[in-house]
Amino acid sequence: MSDVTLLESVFRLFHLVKKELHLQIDALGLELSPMHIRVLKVIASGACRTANDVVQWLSRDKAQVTRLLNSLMTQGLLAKTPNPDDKRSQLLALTEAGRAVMTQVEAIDERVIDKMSQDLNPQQITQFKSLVAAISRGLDAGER
Amino acid sequence: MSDVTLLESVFRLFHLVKKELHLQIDALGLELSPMHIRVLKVIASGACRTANDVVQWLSRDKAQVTRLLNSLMTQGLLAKTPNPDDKRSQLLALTEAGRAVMTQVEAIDERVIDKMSQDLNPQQITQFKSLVAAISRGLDAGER
DNA sequence: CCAAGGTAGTTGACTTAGTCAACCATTAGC
DNA sequence: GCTAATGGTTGACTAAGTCAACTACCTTGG
Repeated sequence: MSDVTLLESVFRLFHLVKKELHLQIDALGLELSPMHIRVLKVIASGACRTANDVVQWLSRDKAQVTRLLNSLMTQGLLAKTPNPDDKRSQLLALTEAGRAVMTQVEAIDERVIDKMSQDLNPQQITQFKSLVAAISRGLDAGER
Repeated sequence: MSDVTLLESVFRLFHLVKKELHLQIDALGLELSPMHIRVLKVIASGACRTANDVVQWLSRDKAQVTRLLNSLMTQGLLAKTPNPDDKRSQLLALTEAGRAVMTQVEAIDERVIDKMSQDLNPQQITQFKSLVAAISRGLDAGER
């Protein structure tokens, strides 16, 4: 466990985070995966109004996003309405049920984040985020 | 992009890391996935002598490990020999080809890690690792 | 104004990652 | 020496992600 590379740290961390997320999700009995939750969140927050927004925001493949949105729709959490600005596209909005689920999702998020940060002070949290941002910058450089 | 939770940062970071890893892997034309590489590494390092060691070390399901090891064997990179201490178990060792691939794997790792750390000074790298450790501690607490 | 190229979204087929349960063979503990 | 635990394998499954092909629409340059 002692000397682990940057790469290994990230793998281990992500695995723990996903596990914790799963725990909290089925503690509340939700039928959602982590990605479904992320999609709900970006729509609820107003950051994404169309499927393409979600694709951009989460940097995911549009095929994947289509399927995530469809399963949220068949679960009755999401509705698509025609986009007046572009007939190829539809506007996304949470249904009443979707908004209800969001309050549970917020509880899950809060618990996971609390657990992640319980050994950190606020300054360390900021520090962590800015280190992540710096690493991401490094990884982005030279692409595209 | 501005205010992102701890949770979101981790998701985004992991996604970037995996993408970079894929890029480097098929830049070298290797037929390996990130998990195969991690398994090769822990065996090459001497940290894991049996399948069960790998299970413990990487915190992965034993079914998954069995399959990873098998595909490394059919690729001729890994050999199993009977474990004299336990007839249920086999000792893992890289073949000649496996050791050859490891030198390429090391190159990949180095490139990815270099890219991740190009905007960081050595102190920040240490800092990041210790923050990851602290977060992991928080997530582990209360389990088991 | 209209053809050509680009964009939004969908679908099919696929790979990788991970999980759960059942099962064998062996080993360890009383 | 029987029972319970352990190491490993297999089957069946879900989640996550990728690539290519395709439809329908939008945009632009001649």
